Amino acid sequence: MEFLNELNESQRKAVEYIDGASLVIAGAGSGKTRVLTYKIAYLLKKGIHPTSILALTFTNKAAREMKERIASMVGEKTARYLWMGTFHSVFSRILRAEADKTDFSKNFSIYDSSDSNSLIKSIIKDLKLDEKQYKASQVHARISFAKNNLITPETYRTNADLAKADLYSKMPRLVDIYEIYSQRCKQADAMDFDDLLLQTNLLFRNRPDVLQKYRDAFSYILVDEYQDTNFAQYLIVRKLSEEHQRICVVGDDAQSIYSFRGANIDNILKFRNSYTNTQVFKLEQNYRSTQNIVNAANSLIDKNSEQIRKTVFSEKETGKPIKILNTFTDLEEGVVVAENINHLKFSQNFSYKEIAILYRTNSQSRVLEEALRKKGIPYRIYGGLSFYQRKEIKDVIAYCRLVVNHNDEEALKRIINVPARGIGDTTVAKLLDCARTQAVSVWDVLNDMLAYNLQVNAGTATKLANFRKVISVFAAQTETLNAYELMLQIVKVSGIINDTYVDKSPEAMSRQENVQELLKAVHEFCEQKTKAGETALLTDFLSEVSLLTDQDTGDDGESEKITMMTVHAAKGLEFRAVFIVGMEEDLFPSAYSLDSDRSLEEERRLFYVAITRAEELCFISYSKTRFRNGKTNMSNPSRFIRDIDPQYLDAPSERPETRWKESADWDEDFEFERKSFQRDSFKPRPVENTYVQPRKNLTKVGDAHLQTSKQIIENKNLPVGAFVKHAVFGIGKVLETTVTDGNEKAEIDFGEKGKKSLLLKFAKLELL
DNA sequence: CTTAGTAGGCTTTTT
DNA sequence: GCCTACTAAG
Repeated sequence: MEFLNELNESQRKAVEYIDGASLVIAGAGSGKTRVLTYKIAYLLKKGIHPTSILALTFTNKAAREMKERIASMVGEKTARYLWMGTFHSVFSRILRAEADKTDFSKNFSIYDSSDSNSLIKSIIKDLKLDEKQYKASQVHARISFAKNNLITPETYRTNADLAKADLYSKMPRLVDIYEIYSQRCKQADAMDFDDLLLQTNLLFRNRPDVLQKYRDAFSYILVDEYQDTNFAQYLIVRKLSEEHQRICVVGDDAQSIYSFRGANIDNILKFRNSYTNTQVFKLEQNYRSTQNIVNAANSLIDKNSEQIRKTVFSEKETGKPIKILNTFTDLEEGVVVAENINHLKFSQNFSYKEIAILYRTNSQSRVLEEALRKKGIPYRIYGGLSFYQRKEIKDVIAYCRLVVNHNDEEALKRIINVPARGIGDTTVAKLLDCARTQAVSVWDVLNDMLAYNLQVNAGTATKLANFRKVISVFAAQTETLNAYELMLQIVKVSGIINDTYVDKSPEAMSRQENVQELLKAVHEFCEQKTKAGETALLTDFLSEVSLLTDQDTGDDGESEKITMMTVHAAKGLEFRAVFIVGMEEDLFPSAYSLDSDRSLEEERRLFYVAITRAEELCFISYSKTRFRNGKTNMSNPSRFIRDIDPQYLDAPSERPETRWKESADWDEDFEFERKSFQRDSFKPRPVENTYVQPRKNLTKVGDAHLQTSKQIIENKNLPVGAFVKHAVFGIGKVLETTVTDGNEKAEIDFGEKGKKSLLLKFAKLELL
């Protein structure tokens, strides 16, 4: 196995140890993924069948990339059969396969957090509790915490500590909400994210035969990012592996940054207690960063008390010290960062795609965007509102969910009046009430409004019946049409698109495009599945789509744009140059983390993650003032900057003009400065080199559309046979043009991407 | 029932 | 500053 020669001593030892439990502590940039992939390849070469290897990751992206790398080593035919994916996707698959042994059907819906929150909100209303006292998101966090720790409503009720905590946080009836929430989820045949782990645990607990089946099936188990596992995940892994002990977990306690999601750093710190005879392997050589960056990061993390001690070192060049940038305002911070980026680009031989700006909170991206745009620096923002969370996408998905699972109440509530069909809040409330009092689903009521004695007038009853009919017609086709064909039907017939056709606003155009994009994704999904000989029904698509995040839709990474994202999102990535912005008290570390040492240490680890993303250059910036939540606040440099050994820093003495002013005229000066920045921002932007990911505020996207629309074809007659270029589909040939309702439509052959029928006023075609 | 407009609330990170 | 939830008018 000559590929083992590509590993260093400790990596190779970690790969070759396959006889028992092992813990691989992998420092930042030490080739963690490499060990994991080589180990799987090693197992395969040793003759272990791919179907008996279970490899769990935290993102779909990580799973996909690892699978690709393994495929290149052992061949696609073998790699295809590996059980590799996120905890959530692997166990949702198992839960569907074993549905007859659970309280759910095999087509259960998956509630995302907004579905959960909306359900919780309605329960709080039903219980006539004060919505300010019981905030849905907080209640959800409590329920999520309980589920992650495998506390069911019944056990919750018997737990005095929890009762005390709830009383203390003024939510004594939390357990009642939790109980009803669980019932309603069951009634709707829906699981939330946490259920996927909880229900798996319940299944394994209640059905030893099922547990045994999977114990036997998975003869080797590997877990990536083990420091981010929560109790539910820990227990699943443990149950599956405790018999044969062939388990390998990989992680870095110094990069544990997801405790807010229930991750428990003790899982990795105490792994050795759970598996006696654990072999520990430490990967300490960092291949990513210069010595300066590694040393600076080490000196920072050294300030944490809870950690597995290790000596991460680099044998790369010494490199440059971390440069500290300080400015007076957050706007200026953006400008300075932009200037430095251009310096790197034009005098230091950096390309934009090698540069990243990292921040603590998504809201910081706004000012930075503005500064970059002014300088004409192309960028791509990751995070924020993901594709699958956009309203129009969620609407289409909700239709699909309801078609597949009629009991999916959140989906039903979402679209029963989308587009407006005269079924208002009052009617919906009546429906819900009726369903609730008779302990049936809303769909049951719709099916027999008379039997359930639904009190609505004849007109409303007809509207409801029509709605039911529409969904039923779709449902009748779930087995005959594939996901794409059915979703196309749904989009066309339901009328979701119609109102956006009429509406010519930029927002509507953007929505239209997003739906097209979704259809395209489904189309690709179907082609892939069909090629692999698997079914491509709507249920198949839905079971995957609910677990996708925008990280997975994220494109090439090849385009010449700088990357902007939160530090959390940057974990696992690397860039030649990294700018960490907003290093100020109350922002980074976040004000929320200050009440406990544990959470403060997590913030420090987060900063550690940020620094260790950098290969060559790292910049840290902070500002004296920052505009936040509609107000300007003064801020002090983050304590974490002082945690870094100054010998690795290049910190200039403060520029006089940015020094904190305490005189009475400070406010005026400040206002002046802000306005002067804002005035500039209204200049036209170089749209062609900036890509703005559609986000919460769609007006910016709209602007971009308006400006690009000059060079594209609008409602003009397009010659048949002409060649055109589309932003997504590429170059195509016009086959036919038609006019419907005054809108010109063209049938265009995009070769490999297939034939598409596009509305010219939306398609942004460029005539070639 | 729908829409538009406004007041009030809230703002960490996300599989 | 943004989003939501409520209110008033069509």
